[in-house]
Amino acid sequence: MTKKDIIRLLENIATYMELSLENPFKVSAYRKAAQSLETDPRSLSEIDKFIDIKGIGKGVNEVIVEYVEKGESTVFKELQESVPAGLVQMTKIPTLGPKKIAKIYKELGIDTLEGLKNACENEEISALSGFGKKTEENISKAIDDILIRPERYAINQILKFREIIESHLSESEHVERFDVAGSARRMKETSRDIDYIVISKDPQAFTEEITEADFVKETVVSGDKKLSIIIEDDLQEINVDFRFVTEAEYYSTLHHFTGSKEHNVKMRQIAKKRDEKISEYGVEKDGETVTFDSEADFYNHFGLEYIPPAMRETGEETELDVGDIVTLEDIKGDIHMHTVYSDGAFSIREMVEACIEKGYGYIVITDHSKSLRVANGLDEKRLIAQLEEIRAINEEYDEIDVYSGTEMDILKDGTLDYSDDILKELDYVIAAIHSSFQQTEEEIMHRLESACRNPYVRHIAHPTGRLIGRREGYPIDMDRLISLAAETGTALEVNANPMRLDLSAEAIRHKDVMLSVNTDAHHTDHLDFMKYGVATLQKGLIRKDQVINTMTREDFREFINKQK
DNA sequence: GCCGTTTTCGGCCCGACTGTTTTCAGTCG
Repeated sequence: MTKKDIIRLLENIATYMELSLENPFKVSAYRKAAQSLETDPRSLSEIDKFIDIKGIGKGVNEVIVEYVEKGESTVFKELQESVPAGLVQMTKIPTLGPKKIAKIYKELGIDTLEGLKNACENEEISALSGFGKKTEENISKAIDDILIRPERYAINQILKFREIIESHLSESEHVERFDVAGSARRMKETSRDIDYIVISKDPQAFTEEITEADFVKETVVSGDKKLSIIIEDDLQEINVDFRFVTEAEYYSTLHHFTGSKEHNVKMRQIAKKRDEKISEYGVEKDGETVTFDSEADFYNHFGLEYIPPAMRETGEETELDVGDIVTLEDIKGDIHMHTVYSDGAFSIREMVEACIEKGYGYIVITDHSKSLRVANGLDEKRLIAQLEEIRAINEEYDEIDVYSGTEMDILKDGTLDYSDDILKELDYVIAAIHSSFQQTEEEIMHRLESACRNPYVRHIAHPTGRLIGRREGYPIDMDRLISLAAETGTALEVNANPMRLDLSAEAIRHKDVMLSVNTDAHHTDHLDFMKYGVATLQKGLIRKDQVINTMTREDFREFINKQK
């Protein structure tokens, strides 16, 4: 059992209680308790008394203790007996909350999505008091949608949707200014929808214009202050919301709709203690509404430093020294990238020049090793030839240090793809798993341990092998890997490619481990991925001094020349 | 169910919008 299991139990209890029409504050007490556990830096084995955690009192503590000891929960079991699981499915239908679901269940005995769909077609829903034709249509349509549509989209897909919308917004004469908000702005791994804050002199004209665009499938809500549409790209579709605001409100609204919910709740509690009230229109004090010229001003108003969007997740970020947390400006080099030698699209020189553009002081060229044939991995002879070319190119540039490295395969049996005799010639060695993902956790951990213990391996690339929304990655004992990394002086990578973000923010949060954040670029355009990697570090509340590539050019040189 | 520099009861973040009503409940972000 892990902490995650307990968190899931508490969240399930909250959902089931909500559907039993329990006191909403009791429901939210369970959600808060789950959140407190999540935010607590300790692992399950390190927590001896749950009741000492803020947000966990007598009641929730009993539930947790029983669950930890017996592996089951009486409270949850009883809820499951009284609340059909199908009702939980119904909570996914927008506009259907616990009250309406309970009513449908109580009065019509409907407890499945299919049953609900039938009832809509038979006009049984609109016959209920408080429900009308419109509600019935909406429910019916929403059921069709949830059956075909994923609940959340991976950040990679979100970026594609954003390009469509943002190129329209940039060109529209009715848009003075806009910013993306919501989880997309916070660069979450996945998002349910996309939000924009827009200043427009004529929201109605903007609405007419965009709803005519061919990528718009449907208009959901259309008012003076808000527009909600569904857009489509290939076969995928997603909700996009626009909030129309005045210049003065802009940053308050941007902050409000950037969230997260938990962050906003925390900010409002801070405001309340000062007899102030935060809304999307500003901060109300003594009946007057204060507005701001930037989000930094907003935070400063409350005596806080600017908190970057990516960090605004649990609320905990309002309580720590944000200045210690890594930012994009702190990143001085990219130490994992590919060239035409293996499966990259550009030459060493082209990668070097693109990195100079980025202002980096150093980079490491890390092409694939010989066993990764699909990626045209380098055998020893080509590797040495590349090393010589890198040395020569490095001589030509004063503004950047170019190091020779490799992204070497950790083979199935735990041996490494190059011998130590070869590795010692290189400046920087990365090891990674690219094969046999179906092995057991023990076999995978044996491979990772063997790489960590090699004296030349500096870091482990994309340690779990996951692809967001596409594959889980191989089985791994994260606590063990982190302690191995610490013991052997090996860094773990946060791969900045938005399909990977591996390690995840969740995996690194509150962990005292050395990390390395890299784009793994196979194209010069991929060098821009760094911001997603940094966002992941920020969500993990990672300090600058935990990240190898925040080192200055000189420190990195010294680091390279030093034995591991 | 949780919490307390307003401390053992009473409040728990706040406001907008929709669809249903005829003044508002429910839902959402």
